[in-house]
Amino acid sequence: MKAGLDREKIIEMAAKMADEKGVANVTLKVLATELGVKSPSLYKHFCGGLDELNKELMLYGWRSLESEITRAAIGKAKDEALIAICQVYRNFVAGHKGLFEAMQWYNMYQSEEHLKATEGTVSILFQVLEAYGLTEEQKVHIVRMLRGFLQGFTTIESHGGYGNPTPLDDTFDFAIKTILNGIRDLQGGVE
Amino acid sequence: MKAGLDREKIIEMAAKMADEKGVANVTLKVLATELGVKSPSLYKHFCGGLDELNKELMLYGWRSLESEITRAAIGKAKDEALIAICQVYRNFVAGHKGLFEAMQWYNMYQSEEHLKATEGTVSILFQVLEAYGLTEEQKVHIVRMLRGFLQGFTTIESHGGYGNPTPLDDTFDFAIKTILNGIRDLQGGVE
DNA sequence: TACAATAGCTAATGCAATTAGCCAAATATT
DNA sequence: AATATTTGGCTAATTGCATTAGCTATTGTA
Repeated sequence: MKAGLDREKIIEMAAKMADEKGVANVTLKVLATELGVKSPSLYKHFCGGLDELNKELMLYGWRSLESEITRAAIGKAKDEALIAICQVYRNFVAGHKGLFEAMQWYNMYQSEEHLKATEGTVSILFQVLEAYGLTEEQKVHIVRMLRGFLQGFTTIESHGGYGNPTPLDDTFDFAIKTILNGIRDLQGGVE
Repeated sequence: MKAGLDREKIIEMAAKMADEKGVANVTLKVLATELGVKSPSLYKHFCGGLDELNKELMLYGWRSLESEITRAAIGKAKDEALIAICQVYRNFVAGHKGLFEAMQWYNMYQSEEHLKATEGTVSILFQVLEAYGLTEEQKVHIVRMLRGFLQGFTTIESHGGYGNPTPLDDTFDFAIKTILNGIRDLQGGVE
């Protein structure tokens, strides 16, 4: 009885390992070794085993992202806030490839946990959108489009899926600007 | 010597199973059973084992999508072509959740295979964009934005990650329209 | 018909997850 | 402080799948 582990420490180590070697390579064995313990011992903290660990890793990731996004949005509004949020999202993924992989596993755990995980992040987006005077439905569209783009772009980027030499920063700026224009069009009452 | 298997048949069965039970549940054991064979026999077709099968599954998926997209774009140009492509992409993912999961594993197999996989689909997009009279760089931005959005949106959608009751069709239309507007702005020479 | 390659099989190995059951340290109770 | 209890870790044993080794029958060909 020495190691003094708790769920938090284990998850943090798992996240670190995921970022270093990919979430698929986070085995209980290696994780335990890294923590100076034998793998069966981890079941004392995660009775659900690897599955539960992965689920917690996912939730931990979304919590972290939410917290970074919240901080970034403080004192900003409208376009400035949205741009800041997008950049934080992108940087987060760049800095946490493995953890972000785990975050996407929120498909494995249907419905409940699932929606709860992204809830926080989504609600921040909604709050920021308040300032634009859009209808509820319009806000939903924007949030969904942003989420879709951010998730897809960062996933492809972090896996080196964009081959062209054109700077990705420029594309990211362009895409955000395009979406912001979409918001403006909605405000203008077009259609 | 009875089953008369070949790589194609195996991959097709694997794709079918992936769509039914998730790609993570496509084990060599079950796949073999389904094909009326014992699992070691599969190594006669895929000496690289499960890894190679998954890689081929990914390539197979991208080939299939490319072929559907190509068909959909025939006889169409500009907005009409782009809209058709987006819809096919979305429907493809909806109808092939498991296969699409496998397609995303193109991160596992860095660089070479990687870019080759999506190459076809990407080049179709570029071709369609020819008609708009954009610069190379502008086309790159559009293609990247489209890919990002499509991948993210369909992934989230197919995992039930969009909770709100607002129809997803509307969001999809909105997003595409927004991107098409982005193209128009580029044409207008705005910045 | 004899020969070579092929595609399948069974048996054996390896590795990681998981379970069962033991034990000592920490903590709580009196 | 002394005892009881919980807790967190350990070892040993089990399971399940991937993978490897080596055998065999079929196919197809010289």
